[in-house]
Amino acid sequence: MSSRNISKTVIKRLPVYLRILDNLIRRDVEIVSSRELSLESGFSAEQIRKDLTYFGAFGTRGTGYNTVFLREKLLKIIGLDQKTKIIVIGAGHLGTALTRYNALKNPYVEIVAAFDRDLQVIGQKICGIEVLPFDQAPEIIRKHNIKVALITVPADSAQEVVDKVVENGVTAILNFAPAKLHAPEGVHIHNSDLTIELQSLIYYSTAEEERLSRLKQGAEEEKSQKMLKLE
Amino acid sequence: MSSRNISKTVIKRLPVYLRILDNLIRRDVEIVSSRELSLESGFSAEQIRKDLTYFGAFGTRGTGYNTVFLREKLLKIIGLDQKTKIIVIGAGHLGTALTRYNALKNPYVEIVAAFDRDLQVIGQKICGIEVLPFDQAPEIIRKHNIKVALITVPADSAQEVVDKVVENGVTAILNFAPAKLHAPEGVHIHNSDLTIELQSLIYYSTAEEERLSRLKQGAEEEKSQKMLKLE
DNA sequence: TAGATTGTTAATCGATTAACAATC
DNA sequence: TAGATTGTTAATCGATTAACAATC
Repeated sequence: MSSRNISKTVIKRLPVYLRILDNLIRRDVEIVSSRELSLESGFSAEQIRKDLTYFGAFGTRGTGYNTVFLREKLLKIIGLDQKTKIIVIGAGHLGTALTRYNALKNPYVEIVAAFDRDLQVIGQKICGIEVLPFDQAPEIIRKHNIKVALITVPADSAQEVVDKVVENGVTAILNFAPAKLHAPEGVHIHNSDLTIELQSLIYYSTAEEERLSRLKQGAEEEKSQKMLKLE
Repeated sequence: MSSRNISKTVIKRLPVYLRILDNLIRRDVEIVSSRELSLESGFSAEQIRKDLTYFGAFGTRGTGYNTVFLREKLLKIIGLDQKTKIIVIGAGHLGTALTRYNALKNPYVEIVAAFDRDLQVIGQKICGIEVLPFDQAPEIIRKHNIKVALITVPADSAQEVVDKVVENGVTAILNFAPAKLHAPEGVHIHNSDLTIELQSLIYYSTAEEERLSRLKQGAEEEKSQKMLKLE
């Protein structure tokens, strides 16, 4: 693709900077230092400066960053300087929630359509966005040159959906199905997996001592089972 | 907390292993090697073996891992060997979708209640789970000794909600609001931020050449603006 | 015993942090 | 000029990968 590949962890921080700048601009703040951005974001000031310099030198030494200027740069870097057309596949509860949220709150994207296979939901409108039969997805993707799809179908049909949308030109997918999906090189799949998030959170809600005693307890049960067998 | 702190990246992989084991067990597979787990998960076999040895030696050299045995160990490690009681704060579309999903599909958690402030939704039931007024959250949290909360309220009330639930004993929060939340040490906040996911995805959907030309173009515009000012 | 695969230590890689010169 | 803050290089830290002895 390009000379240097910028790491995924850097890219994930850019939208955070953008959101902070949006808030600062709303409060008419004109200049912000990396230290202030650090306080707002939780990332270190050094890291923020380093992240930004991957793309250019946007600040003024001794002063800081102009909020409006840096925001515009970030929009261009991320690719938000023109509205991105996206589609949502799966118009169940989650698909509907995501469609509504983006239609109402996200000024950087335009949801062209939602798709489903369920005749019950086909034909409905979500904030003015029509739910179409999934069969029509290829046509819409090609017509609008859509590159980004949100997938909220059940795990067992997710791969099939990926194959179909990729075949028709989609190159970036945000997957909410709890499944490992495969796609040809050059297609980016990001997973937003609620179950994994929730389970790793439960790990942290369990006190360390309790976890250790559970593991140990299990081991003792096995031991006594083995001894029972031997008897 | 404990002797060694196991990194967050390791913990996030454990639920993936668990899911694969669930699928293997459903297909009556009794033994799995780290290589096979690697193919299913996308993580390297070395990494999988290393992750597991943080908690113990669960495999058999020359053979592999017993699926049922490893699954039971993972359940205990993550803390899923008994149902975790959770609450959902915010019963809008996203909160409803998450409540439904977990009630129907997630056998490891029990949603005790959902909460909202909107009189329109209070009193409704989501898959048998009642939506209660947020004022009652402290009482329910204490009564059921709830440690885990999912927060799907708007960004501007999220911090207030965090303060209230933490005050009453919650130690782990999965936050869906697009906001940086603060909590005392020992309280874990995981963020599931759709906007950040979607924006970083849009970055990857934009071709590298296009991004560079946009940035460059911006720079030229500025230059010509400066020149206009000088004229 | 031979073949296979784990568990573990050492080597490598990448990301974060520290330090500081450049410069407003 | 003095004070401040960026941009960038070097040092550190942590995570991944490679290698291999242990052992089924």
